[in-house]
Amino acid sequence: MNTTYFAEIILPLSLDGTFTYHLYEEDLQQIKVGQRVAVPFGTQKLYTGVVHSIHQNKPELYKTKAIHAFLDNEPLVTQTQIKFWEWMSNYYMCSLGDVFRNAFPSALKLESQTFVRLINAEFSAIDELNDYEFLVFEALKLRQIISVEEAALIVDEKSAIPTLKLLIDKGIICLDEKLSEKYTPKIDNYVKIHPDLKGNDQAFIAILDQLNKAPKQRETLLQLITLETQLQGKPLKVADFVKQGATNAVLKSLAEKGAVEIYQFQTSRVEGKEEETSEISQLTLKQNEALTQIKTQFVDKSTVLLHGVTSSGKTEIYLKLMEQVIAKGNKVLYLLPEISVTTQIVHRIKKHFGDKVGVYHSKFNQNERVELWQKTLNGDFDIIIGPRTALYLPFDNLGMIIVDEEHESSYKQMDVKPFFHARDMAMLLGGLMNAKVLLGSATPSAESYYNAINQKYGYVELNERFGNIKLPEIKIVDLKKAQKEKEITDDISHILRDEIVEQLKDKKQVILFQNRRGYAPIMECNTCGHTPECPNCDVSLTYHKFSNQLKCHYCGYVQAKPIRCPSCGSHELNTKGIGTEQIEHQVQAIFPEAKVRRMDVDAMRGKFAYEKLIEDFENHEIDILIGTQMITKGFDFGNVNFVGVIRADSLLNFPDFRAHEKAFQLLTQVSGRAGRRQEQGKVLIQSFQAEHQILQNVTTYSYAPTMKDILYERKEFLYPPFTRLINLRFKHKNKERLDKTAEQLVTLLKASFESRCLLGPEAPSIGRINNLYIADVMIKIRPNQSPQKVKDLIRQKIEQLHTISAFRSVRIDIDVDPV
DNA sequence: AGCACGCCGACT
DNA sequence: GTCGGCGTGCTC
Repeated sequence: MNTTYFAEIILPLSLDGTFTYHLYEEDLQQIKVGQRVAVPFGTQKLYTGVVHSIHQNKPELYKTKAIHAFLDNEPLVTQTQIKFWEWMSNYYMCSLGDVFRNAFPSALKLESQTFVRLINAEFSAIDELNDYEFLVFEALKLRQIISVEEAALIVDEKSAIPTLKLLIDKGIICLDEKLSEKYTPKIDNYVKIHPDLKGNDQAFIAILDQLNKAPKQRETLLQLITLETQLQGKPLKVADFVKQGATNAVLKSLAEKGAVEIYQFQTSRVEGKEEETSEISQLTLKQNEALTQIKTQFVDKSTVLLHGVTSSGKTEIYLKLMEQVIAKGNKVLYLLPEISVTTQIVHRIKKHFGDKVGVYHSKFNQNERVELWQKTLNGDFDIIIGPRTALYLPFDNLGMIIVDEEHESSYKQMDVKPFFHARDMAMLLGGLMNAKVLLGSATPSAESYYNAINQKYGYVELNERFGNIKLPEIKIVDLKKAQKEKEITDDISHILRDEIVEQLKDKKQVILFQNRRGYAPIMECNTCGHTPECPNCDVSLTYHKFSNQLKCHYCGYVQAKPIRCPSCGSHELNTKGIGTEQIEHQVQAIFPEAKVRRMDVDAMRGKFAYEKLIEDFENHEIDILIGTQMITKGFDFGNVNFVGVIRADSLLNFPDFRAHEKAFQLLTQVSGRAGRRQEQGKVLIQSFQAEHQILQNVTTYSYAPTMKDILYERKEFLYPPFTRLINLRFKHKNKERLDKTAEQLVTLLKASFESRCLLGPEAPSIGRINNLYIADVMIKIRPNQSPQKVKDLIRQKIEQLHTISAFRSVRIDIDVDPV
């Protein structure tokens, strides 16, 4: 075989670089960069890869294999994406394969262990199938489900993937997936006076006469008329009417007589409230000014930071900008923090731009992801809305990327490689595609703010709330004082309690914020002080009252709550600290009549839990909502005038250089949930450190002074934005080997860094997770050093470390720009 | 990341 | 006597 052409293929492996396969002459006809291919790898495996490049440099060190099959006629990945992936793998110090695996929908990656399922057993046009397809089809009729691997035994290895692909295209089989969850929209019964009677006095009197012998029905009908007048056209739920004295039986009779109409109404989260129109509402003077400034700044800056107080109407500005970008024939990517993607904002945008809007979110199943990928590739969408992973879609012609709530730490991917920050990658992608990037936040991150005031980004402020509503009045409740004066029940001070009473009296809904889920963080034995810990991780177990269990929030370990102390046998086990679950119980005890609900990861399991909660809240089926951080993201309701923070202390005492920044942002964002539509809202923050500077700054909305302090400290202690950080996280099940390895790498790196720029190795606050010990080494890159050179150096030193086999088994995760 | 190969302990 | 633990090395 004398082939002269070769292809570099990207494979979903955690190995550096691409892999070379040789091409046959006939391959050259169809191969295209960005196309999917099936290639053999190792002794057994078949992988789906993507063509990276084509060349004629024959590798000398190893023998190349041939490509088994081309899976597409046209590329599924654009050249820009490949460039983007390469950038990411270089910047975040992971393999190209890591990026590929994370970026590419797994449904498009047919692999040996993938299963396919027969979906059209009735398929009868047998003669349209080739021999291989027929064989697999027959096998599936017997078995229903087979793996790609098994298919390879039925046909031959090389033909398995192409055959399955053809069958998928014909709609005969599909990739096996658990039945996709179905969301059943909430349907409520509503009642109204029958339309025929409206404005028809004669008919109405006739009905009333008819009801003379049925006083109950007559009474109910008259009551309904009164209620309808009061409600001014708002629909009335049967359930609500029954609460006010009507009965279902009576209503049923009335409906049969044609006096009232009972109708179903899908309480939709899609169709918003009456004030929403399909036109983008006229911008206020301030908004218009901001819009003009943004456009001016974009002339010579590629990134602009829009700093607008909560509820200042940033969304309207986004909408206008989107409209203008689209008018020029470009596309818009709108990034949001994870949870917000499902909320009202999406519906608002859809209202204006209809089906030209694509929504991506992480709870989508694989088929939905593939569909979105393909539609994006076709250019079907003008706007894509999604969380950080939406950056991976195959865009073309992107004109603008909006990163809303830019300060949100959920933009940083922490669980799988690459550990990228969506805000930073948005700017990179923007650069590759010549798109402008708009960062929006009410509380910009220190990094972005610093770049803005130093003219690296444009900076536009919007410091007036929409409709000129005043910012909520924020007050601190001193818990020390409250405890001394016994003005507190459990964790709810009487000031807070009284405020909630007032709000409920006014039929307002209340949001309470507690930064911790679970019932109580830890259990402690009163006799010996023992605290139950996770057997796999170095953390105390969290008590969950609902399930009466102790849980580890890190590895998921669960055990029943012990009756006696496992250490001394005492029965006096007590709980220490507070979580959302406990607050829920306390609040319910104080307000037995109120409808109390909880919003945290435990309560938000399931695909539509969040939507359901929003619906219930909107329909006033919740009086008091207790939530973690989640409630700060895109939770925008008119009927909330008051927000309470149960305990700010845990936020202030985080052992992290970002603690103050995060605390300020979170408290400001939480406060922003109050009084968004009409009147000025109120906020009460309970804390044992009432005098704390950050709390004081929150009450006065002193963003700039807070940032000044924070930036001063960052500069003093060499933290971003004055340095760039790289964290090396070592993991191993043997602590000694772990420590030795980490020490050794530090020794190798020492010569290249000042001592205050090379920290560790140090055990993080949780020193063991899932039976792996952890050690961190932090590197600070000063502005006079080239980050690229530092990264090369780290890579080289790790390679050097790995020449000694004892060090090789210690896993090293590199986190660039950790948060 | 997978996977094969190879070398040591506890089981039919 | 084997099964299977995971340490080590290789994959275009």
